[in-house]
Amino acid sequence: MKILIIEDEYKLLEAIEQFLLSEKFVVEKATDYSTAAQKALIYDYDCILLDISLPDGSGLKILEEMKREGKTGNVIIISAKNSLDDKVTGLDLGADDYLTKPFHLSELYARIKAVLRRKNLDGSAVFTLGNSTLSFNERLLLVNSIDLKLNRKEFDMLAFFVTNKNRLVTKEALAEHVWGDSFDLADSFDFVYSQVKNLRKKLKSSNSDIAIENVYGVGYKLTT
Amino acid sequence: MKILIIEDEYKLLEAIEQFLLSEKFVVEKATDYSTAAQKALIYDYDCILLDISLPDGSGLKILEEMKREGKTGNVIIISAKNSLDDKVTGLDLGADDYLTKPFHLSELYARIKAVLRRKNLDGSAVFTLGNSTLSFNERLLLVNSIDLKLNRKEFDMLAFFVTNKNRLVTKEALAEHVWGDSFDLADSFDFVYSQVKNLRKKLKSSNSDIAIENVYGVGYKLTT
DNA sequence: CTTCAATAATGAGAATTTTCATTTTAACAC
DNA sequence: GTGTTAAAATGAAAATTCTCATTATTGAAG
Repeated sequence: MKILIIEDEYKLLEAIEQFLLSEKFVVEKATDYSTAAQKALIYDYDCILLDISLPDGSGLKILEEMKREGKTGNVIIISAKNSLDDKVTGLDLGADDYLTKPFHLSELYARIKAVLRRKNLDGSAVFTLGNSTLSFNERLLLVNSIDLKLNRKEFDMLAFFVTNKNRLVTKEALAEHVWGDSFDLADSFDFVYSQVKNLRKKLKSSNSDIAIENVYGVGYKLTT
Repeated sequence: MKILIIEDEYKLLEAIEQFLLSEKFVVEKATDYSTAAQKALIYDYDCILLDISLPDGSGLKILEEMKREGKTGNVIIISAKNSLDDKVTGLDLGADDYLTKPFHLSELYARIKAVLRRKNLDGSAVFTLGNSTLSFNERLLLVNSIDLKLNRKEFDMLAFFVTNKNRLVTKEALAEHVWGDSFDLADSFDFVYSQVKNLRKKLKSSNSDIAIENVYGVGYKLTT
């Protein structure tokens, strides 16, 4: 699940990011109009948190552009209590939900879940592609009903690819997510290459329909 | 850093817990008076978040008892906006800070940091005990200035013991923290025993002043 | 179509981590 | 004290993970 946060208030941005990361979302941030517009319009997110009460009012502009491109339905507006009542305007422009500052992160979480549920991206602890099924709860990959016996890192990587299917997964994001604290940006990515190799070997030798493509210079992608 | 949250509102409790866990605190929770009073009075926490506006008003009672026992100075009061103004009462009873609902978690974070700073427990990325120094940033343990070359799991475990020094660390908490997602409560703890053994071997053979004691039936403890 | 440099894949060996069978220790009842 | 049971420690083997040297591939430039 990938979420874009558009928010200029640094501390709030950080708080939301921390929280969403702890909930295992993939998070991108934008603090200014041009970055935000670019990301929101070019890339696909499962959910976009948009602060429309940016100093220069550009939040609404982004929403307008998104509506023009038909890219709405997964936007949750964040608005300061003391701003004028853009609630109607916002929802009119295709926003999915509306949240007034300040709010509890649990509140935000519930709204995000609702958006994802509407997109049918929620909850399912199982992912299936052709002959292959990944069960997150059992930490199992079945290909033609046979347990591939992925080991820890292989499973963690595949799970990350699956939750980001059809999306570019950078090597950094992968390492960060699977190796966590002990991953050092100064390191080479040899350990990633090595694990990707092993995972692919298992996928291939079992004729799984899952395949992990390389994106030169950046990372990997799992296409459905 | 160990934090106790006393809060009866489930969603808020969850949100705070998630956030603090993501910040690598060790979290305990209490939702009712007796649990809360017991924990707050018996155990030591670096910081206690106390919702005094509990339905039966028992929050203030806990604070009173804590003052009587001299266990204050690390309590942050959380209070609903619409509750009567217990701010004065609360601070009078020895609370360290006061936060009005709703608040941003970043706000809470800042207050917690302030409490820890006052207790001089903050920030230090280094821990020293006798001849042994653990650097969290470098992921290094130096004994008499010699790098013990702990490997990943050994370091993660020791770091967890150190941030919980003089406190009981249950096997479950240890496994949860060091092995994370891939740890299954149904598993035996053989892997923990094995890693503890290796860590101890390195500590002992280097004559480190750090030692990890076993607490029969429960877990381990690092005593300073 | 070459050449070049950077990125990625690969195989093999090294190191780490986990598992397992066995031994030791701790708590408790007698 | 002895006996009993569960928990923990231990050593060695098995499995996983990481490192490293080598080879292959990619994209860009000439």
